[in-house]
Amino acid sequence: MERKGKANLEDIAKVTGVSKMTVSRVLRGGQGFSDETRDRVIAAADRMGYVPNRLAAAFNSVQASTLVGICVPRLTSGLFGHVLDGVDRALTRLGYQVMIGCNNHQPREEEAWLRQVVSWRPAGVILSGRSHTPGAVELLHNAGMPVVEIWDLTTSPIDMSVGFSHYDCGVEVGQFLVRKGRRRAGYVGASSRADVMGQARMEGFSAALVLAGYPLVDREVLLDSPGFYAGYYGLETLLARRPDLDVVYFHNDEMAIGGLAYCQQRGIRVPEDLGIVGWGGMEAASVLPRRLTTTVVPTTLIGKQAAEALVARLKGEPVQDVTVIATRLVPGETG
Amino acid sequence: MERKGKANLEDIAKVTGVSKMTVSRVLRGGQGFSDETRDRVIAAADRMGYVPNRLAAAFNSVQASTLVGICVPRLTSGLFGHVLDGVDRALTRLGYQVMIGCNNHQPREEEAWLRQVVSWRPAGVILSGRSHTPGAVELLHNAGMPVVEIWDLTTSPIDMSVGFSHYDCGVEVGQFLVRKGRRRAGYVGASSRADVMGQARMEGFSAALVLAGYPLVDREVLLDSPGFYAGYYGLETLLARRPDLDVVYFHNDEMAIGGLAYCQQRGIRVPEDLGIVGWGGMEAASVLPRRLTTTVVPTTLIGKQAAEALVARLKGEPVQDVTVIATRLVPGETG
DNA sequence: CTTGGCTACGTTACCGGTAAACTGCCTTAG
DNA sequence: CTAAGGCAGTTTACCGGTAACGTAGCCAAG
Repeated sequence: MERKGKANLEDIAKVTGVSKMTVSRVLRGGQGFSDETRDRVIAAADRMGYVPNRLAAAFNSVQASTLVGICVPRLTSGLFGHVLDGVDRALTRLGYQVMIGCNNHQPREEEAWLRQVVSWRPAGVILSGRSHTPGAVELLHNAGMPVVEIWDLTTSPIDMSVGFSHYDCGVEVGQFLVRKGRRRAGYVGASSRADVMGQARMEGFSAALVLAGYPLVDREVLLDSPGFYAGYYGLETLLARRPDLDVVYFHNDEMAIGGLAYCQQRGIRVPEDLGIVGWGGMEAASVLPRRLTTTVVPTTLIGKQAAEALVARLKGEPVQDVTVIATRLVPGETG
Repeated sequence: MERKGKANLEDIAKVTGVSKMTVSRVLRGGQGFSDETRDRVIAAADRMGYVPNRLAAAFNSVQASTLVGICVPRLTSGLFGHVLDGVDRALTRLGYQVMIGCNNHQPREEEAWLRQVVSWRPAGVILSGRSHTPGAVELLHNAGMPVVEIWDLTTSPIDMSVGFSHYDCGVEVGQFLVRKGRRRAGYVGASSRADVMGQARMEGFSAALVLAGYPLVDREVLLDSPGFYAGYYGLETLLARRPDLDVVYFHNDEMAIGGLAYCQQRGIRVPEDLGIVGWGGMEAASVLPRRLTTTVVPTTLIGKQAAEALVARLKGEPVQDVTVIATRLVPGETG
C-alpha cells in the first residue's frame, strides 16, 4: 500500500490514523495539532515519498499559484540570458516556478504563448517590450494578474514597467560622438523582422545628430539576426556606399565586434579612421584588444527588479508602476 | 453575467443551453454534436473570453500534463541559451509548456528544483549533466515520467540521454595538437565549484597527451566563472609559472578569447609562439581576427533532439535510450 | 455548576474539467 | 413490426487539496 512516491494526503492520513486535513495542515507548517501528531505525519510522508500536488492546491484555491511566466524576444541573446538569470534567482528564492517563452520579437508569438500560460493560472507574468497585440492586452486585463513589462520602458504600462529608454540610449551616443568631434556618422543594424527597440535606438541617435547639425549620413539595416556576421558584412556594405564615414553606431556589441573585425581585416584604423560604437555591454566587449565604446545595460538587475516588483504586487505591498533602470555609456578605445 | 475572461465551461453551457460536457467536447475539437451546436458554443466561448483551465484538466486526468521541466547549469551561458532555444522551439510547436530551472552546476540545487517541478506533475523533465543527488534519482524513479539527461552523455541514463562525451572532446584536442607538433601543453580552466564536465575535458586532454608521450606540463584552474577575464588572468598566471608552454587548451571559447587578448597585449604571437584552443563554438570565435581553433557543439540540435526524444517516449513511440551528438573539432588559425 | 475559551483535531463542500456510462430519438436492416 | 445501431447529447463520479465550519475534551473563571 505504501507505494513510494504515489501517496497522497489521504494515504498518509490512513497510515497515521488522522484526517487528511490534519496532514495537510502539518505539511504546510500550520498549527492546531500536537508535536507528536506532527512527527508521526512527517515521518509517514517522508517514508512514503509524498510529493505534494500543486495542481490540486492551485486549482482549488482562489489564491494565486506560484507560477510566473516570462517571455523574452530571444533565448540565445547574451543579454536576455542575464535577464532570465536575474528573474530566476529572485523568484526561486521566493518559492516561485518560472515558465519561459520566446516570441522571436513577434507580438503574435507572444500572444500565442500568453494564451497557453494564462491557462495555467499563473500568479503573474513578465513580458519584454511594450508591443503587444490587442488580444494579448485584453487577455491580460481580463486575467487580472500582475504584469511586468521589462526592457523597453513604457510610461503607461499595462500594469508595471521596469526598463530603460532605447531612444535615450541612442540620443546619448549621438551627443557623445558629436562632442568627440565626429561629423559623418553611419548606422549598421539588423532586424529580425520587428525589432522595434533597435529601431528606437537608431531614431534617438539620428535625432541627436540632426539636432547637433550633423545628420546621419547613411545606414545599413540587414534582414538578418544581429550577430557578428551581420556586423562584419553590414559595415562592408555601408562603407562601400559611403567610404567617408568617420564613425558607425551598431545595433549591438556582437555586430560592433563584427565591424571591428572588418576594420582589422581591411587595415582601417580604429578609432583614428573610423569610430565604432556598440550597445549592450557584452562581457567580451570589455576585454577585446581595443575596449569597445558601448552602452552597458544592467541586465541581471532588470530581471531582479522585475521579479521583485511582481512579488511585491502579489503581496499587496506598494510598488511603483514604472522603474527606470539606468544604462551607462562607457567610452572605450574604439569610439 | 458574461464577465469577460472569467467564464468557465459551466457558464458557457448555461448561455448556450447545453451541458458543460458538450462544451468541453466542442472546445477540444471532439465529436458527437451538430455543426450548429458547435458554432453556438464556439461563438459563446469567444464572446465570453473563455480561457481554459489547464490546472483542472491536468489535475483531473491521469494523462500527462503538457508541462516539461528543463534544468540547465547556467542561464547566462551562450551555449545553454541555444540548448534552451532548441528545446523551446520543439516543445512549443508540439503544444508543451516549458518550465526552466538553473542549478549553478550544483546537484543539490537541481534536486531542490526537481522537487518543486515534480509537484506540478509535469509530463517529463530534461536535466543537464549526469550528476544527480540520490534523492533526485529516487524522486525521478518514483515519478515514473520520461527523463532526458542532456549535454554530458551517459551510457546508463536514468531514462534517456542526448549528448556527447566531454572526455572524448579533450582526447581529440590532445591528439590533434600532438599531430600539429605541440609538445608542451597547458590547460586553463575555471570551475564554479563543481563543473565536472570541464574537468572531464581536461582529463581526456591530459590522457591523450600522456599516451602520446608529451604529458600536460601545467594547468591553472581558477575558482571563478569561466568568462573572458578568467581566461585572460588564468593565462597570465600559467605563463608566469611556465613561460615555455607552446599551446594552451582553455575551458571554453570565452576563456580562450580572454587568453588571445592577453597574448595580443603581451606581444605573444599566436599561433607561432603559443597555440590557443577553446571549446564550445561561440559564434564570436569564428569571426575574430584570428579564427579560434575550437570544438563546435551543436547546441540547438541537442535541445531539439532531447525534446523530441521526450515527446516520442510520451507518445509511446520507440526511442533509443542514448543519442550521441557529434561535436566537431574545427581547426582555426590559433592552434 | 455553568459558561466560555482553548486545543486538537474531524467533516463537508467545493474548485473546473473529463472519462465513462447512460438516455432519448431517429433511421435502417432483417 | 421489431431489433439493432448511430447520433447528439446528458448525467454522474471523480481527481487531491484546502477553506470554512463543526466538535469533543479539558481547564479555569465566575
